[in-house]
Amino acid sequence: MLAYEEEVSGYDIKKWADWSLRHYYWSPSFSQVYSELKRIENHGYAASRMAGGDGGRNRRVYKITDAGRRAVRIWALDAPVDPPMLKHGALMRTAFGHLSTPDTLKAMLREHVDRVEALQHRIAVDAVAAEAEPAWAYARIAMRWAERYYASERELALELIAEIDAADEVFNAGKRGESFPRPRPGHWREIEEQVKATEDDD
Amino acid sequence: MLAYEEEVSGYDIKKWADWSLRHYYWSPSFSQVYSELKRIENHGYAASRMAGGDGGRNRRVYKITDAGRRAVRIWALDAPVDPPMLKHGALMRTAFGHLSTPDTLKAMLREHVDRVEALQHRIAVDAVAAEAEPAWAYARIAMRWAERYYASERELALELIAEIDAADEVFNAGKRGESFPRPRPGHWREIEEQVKATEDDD
DNA sequence: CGTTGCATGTAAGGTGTTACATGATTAC
DNA sequence: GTAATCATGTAACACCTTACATGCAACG
Repeated sequence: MLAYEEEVSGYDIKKWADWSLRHYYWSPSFSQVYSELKRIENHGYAASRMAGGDGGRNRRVYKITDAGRRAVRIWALDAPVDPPMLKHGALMRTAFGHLSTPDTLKAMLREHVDRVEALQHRIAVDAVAAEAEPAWAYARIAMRWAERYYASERELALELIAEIDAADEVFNAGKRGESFPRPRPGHWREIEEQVKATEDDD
Repeated sequence: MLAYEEEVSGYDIKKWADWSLRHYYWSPSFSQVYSELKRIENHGYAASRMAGGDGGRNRRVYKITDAGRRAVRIWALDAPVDPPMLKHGALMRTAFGHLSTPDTLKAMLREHVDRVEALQHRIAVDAVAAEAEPAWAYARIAMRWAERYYASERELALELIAEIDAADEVFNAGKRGESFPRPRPGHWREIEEQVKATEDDD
């Protein structure tokens, strides 16, 4: 973020993250922002000064250094990209749906859909602000990605809701029958064998 | 997982998580599995015993207790669901695309697409094993969700790749013009005002 | 008889949060 | 004047990973 060359404060960075980064990565807490900025400065990647000493607020603003520019270049060009990581609480709850009831599950997923819709609406509005600035061209396509991502998330959740009742019937049919197969130790090997039999590539 | 009523070891749980949970939530490291199981036992939610003492391997298997069943019921029915959290490294890299080059970006995203395709293929194969067991009816719909999620992730990434060049042109056009608007302190307020002007609900 | 998989754990450290503490400025 | 926002930080702790350490069993 400092690589935008602007002098920014910790507060600015947190707001920037809330505005766009949180929709596809994460938004740090204030306390982390402030401690990371200190760490960055100790590494020599940024230099800070107090801005607006008289009249203005007590803001500590950071500016990127040459070493910081070199480091961020290496990050952008050479650093390995971690695979995306998704922690989807609503879906995990669904995966353990047999501990709950179909109605509770569907209500939970409908709430999830509402939240996603709110986020989708929010980023659609925020993305408008990014349209005007050529400097934010890349931030803009990321935000448009997030908008489409929310749309897809919403559709997938709606499909899931429609599948709950059928899953519950299958589950209960299994319980009624006297044999109720459960995960057994060693069944992983069986699955692995099935997988290897199906796979020729990889 | 213990609520499936089967006696399971830490190793079993890790393999179970690798098989399905990791596609929509996360898979813990072995070391965390073992320490969490101890914690769960100390809380009285599970009881362990050594299995296969003579002849077999030294396995510590855990079984859920009544207190554990009560706790997991409360979790399944009443515990608030955290909003899904997505950490998408490839997309963050794209959002800071002006620090890289269009070609580097596109190659990075193509690699991302390859990885997603591999995961999609993998869960499609694994989900087959869940078809047979009525007890896994809910796990199955979660895995099918994940399959569709990967399909959507792939399409979204492909669209992103197609948008890179246009974004780069906009970015460079901004640099050529003498005015290159950057994020300014205080511009968040302006955005908030725009947002409030557009919003009537929320 | 050596590689892979099964199986369990400890120690150290990184990442990130919540709670707490403080105080100035702006808007209504 | 009081509520919201701007603004910065410390302390404690939760969560999770990597590196390390160990040993047995099964497969070819």
